[in-house]
Amino acid sequence: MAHDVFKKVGIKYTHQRQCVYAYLVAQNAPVTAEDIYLKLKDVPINLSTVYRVLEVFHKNNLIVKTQLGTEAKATYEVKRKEHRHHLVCIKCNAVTPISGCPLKTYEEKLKAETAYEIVDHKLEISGICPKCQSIKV
Amino acid sequence: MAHDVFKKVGIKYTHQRQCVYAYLVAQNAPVTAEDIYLKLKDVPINLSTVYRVLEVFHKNNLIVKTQLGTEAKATYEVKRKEHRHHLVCIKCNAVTPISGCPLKTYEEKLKAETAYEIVDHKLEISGICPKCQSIKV
DNA sequence: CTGTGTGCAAAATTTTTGCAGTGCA
DNA sequence: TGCACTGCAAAAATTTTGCACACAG
Repeated sequence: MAHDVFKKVGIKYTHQRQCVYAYLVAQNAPVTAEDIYLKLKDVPINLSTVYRVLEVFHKNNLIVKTQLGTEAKATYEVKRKEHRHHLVCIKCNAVTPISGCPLKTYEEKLKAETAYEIVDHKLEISGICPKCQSIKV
Repeated sequence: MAHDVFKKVGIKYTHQRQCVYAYLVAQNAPVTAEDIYLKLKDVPINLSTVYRVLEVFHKNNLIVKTQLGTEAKATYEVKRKEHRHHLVCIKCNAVTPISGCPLKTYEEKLKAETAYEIVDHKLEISGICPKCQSIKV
């Protein structure tokens, strides 16, 4: 699986890359480089390597890189057939993926209005998750 | 103007805050702390102060803080009556504000689906601006 | 065997903080 | 005058880079 994916874009198949890729595929919310580094402590991998692997994946369009909320850290997520957006809780930072995307038709309209060629978009919605709503302050 | 705004949220009116605020109001695209610091070189203000002023503005809901693209730096923009989104050129990083927002009704739907209380959202669309489309590579 | 990938340590970049002094209300 | 604000310098946090060695193809 990872082997085929790497071969297709022309990058070497190494233990570290395979582990990072497998980890990303297993997640259903974006993760930071540090998350990956910490969760993969069984695997011998350096934090610099995590960053370099992510950079390679990003350049080869295997993953999406974003900044959630106003967090300093960048987050990463594998590209899936249907792209995803996220709902982030402003209290506990929980991340809930949203299926579907409301912007397909909007992009057409924008293209006509601005003469930009639309390539991609990033949507992030913030709110308060059910758990945090029930916590009294 | 700035005086009234500051008074309303209960923060002191200082020369530095007034200058940062005026600068933000004059922009029609998000700017970084460093931009502000550099553009305000006539004004005696320290970069730490810029960050602290922006933090105060942010906490008092006078500005919006975001990360454009995958840039390391955070960007800031004054809140206006109608909130704005942006179109960013992936080639030259030009930023074009978009008027109107396609997500008002979508948020209602999401609220029903996820039980989140929706607070805000961030939308950023990337594309290729007309200028860059005409440049042959 | 060749060149790409990795570890380690050090640097670069952005943002935050401690402390002493300044200035608004 | 009191307390919030600012400047300066140093620290913290995240990400990048140089170099020598290791490993995939």
